[in-house]
Amino acid sequence: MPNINMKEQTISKYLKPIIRNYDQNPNKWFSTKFFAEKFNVHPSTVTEHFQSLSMLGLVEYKKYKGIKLTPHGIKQGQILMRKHRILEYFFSNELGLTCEEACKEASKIDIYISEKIIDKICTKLEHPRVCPCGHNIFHY
Amino acid sequence: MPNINMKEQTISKYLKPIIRNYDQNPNKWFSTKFFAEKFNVHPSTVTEHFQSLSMLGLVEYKKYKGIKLTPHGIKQGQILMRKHRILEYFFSNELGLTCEEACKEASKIDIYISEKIIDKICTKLEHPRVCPCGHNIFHY
DNA sequence: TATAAATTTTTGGTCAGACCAAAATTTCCA
DNA sequence: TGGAAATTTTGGTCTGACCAAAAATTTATA
Repeated sequence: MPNINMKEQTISKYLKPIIRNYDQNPNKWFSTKFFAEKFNVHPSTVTEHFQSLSMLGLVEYKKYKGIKLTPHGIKQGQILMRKHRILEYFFSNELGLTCEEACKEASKIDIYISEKIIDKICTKLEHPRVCPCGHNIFHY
Repeated sequence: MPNINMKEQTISKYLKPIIRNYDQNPNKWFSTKFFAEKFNVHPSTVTEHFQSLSMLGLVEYKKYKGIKLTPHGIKQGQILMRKHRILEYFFSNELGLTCEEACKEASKIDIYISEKIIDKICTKLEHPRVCPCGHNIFHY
């Protein structure tokens, strides 16, 4: 049964892959199967999460079709992805990690770090425009 | 019943207050009551956690007396506290946060960030010896 | 275009791990 | 040394992620 109390970790797991290439494909619907395979869980689990994400106003959910970010979901996804990419930039350009390492390390903390810290780092690094792997970094 | 599978978050909750002033008081025993009041949970919950921490080899647990860190617990605590203080230093000295803010922000990510990143930041900051609140930063 | 295959949803569960409450035990100290 | 305070034991609850089978829907194909 769908639960309004999803963990931040679980929410982010869904938001990230959707927002990652959002620029390229803003109108794509994501299927149950897609996430079930990606996360190696049963489809019924994904359906539940879809319903929860929808109740949180983060996605539009159409039965048998899948999910798509709402404006609120886009916003939350962008905030998250910005954190991730600023961290990636910092880890690779300032601390000397490889792209891949930087991404892995960023993933460990991006959902926990505050926007305030990210903004300060961003300013200190003079507002980089792309992360080391070449993806855009959003600036509001 | 005690559970060997404690969450990292729960472990850290106990390790932190003990290691925080470890230098001043290395032989102190910490009581059930102390943590029950600190975390606002029932004493029976704390007893359970004491047993779990003990099974993990992080503390010595004496019934009706309390807990005390083992060498392994000290090591883990120091690793955690080093992460915390390096982050505090970075947030206050490089990003301009107040001591208090720096501590709060560090607490959000210190248990998730890797030692590798902390070591890199530490090198970049030229191995600071004390955090902004004046506590020692361990170097191994 | 009917029907078989693939996908998704519904329903009714399990399980981990933090937590609680009452009763039993132990310790402390007046 | 006996009662109060602290702790432990025992037997629970609850949340949130997850599963499995059956029902419903969509898609593909003959």
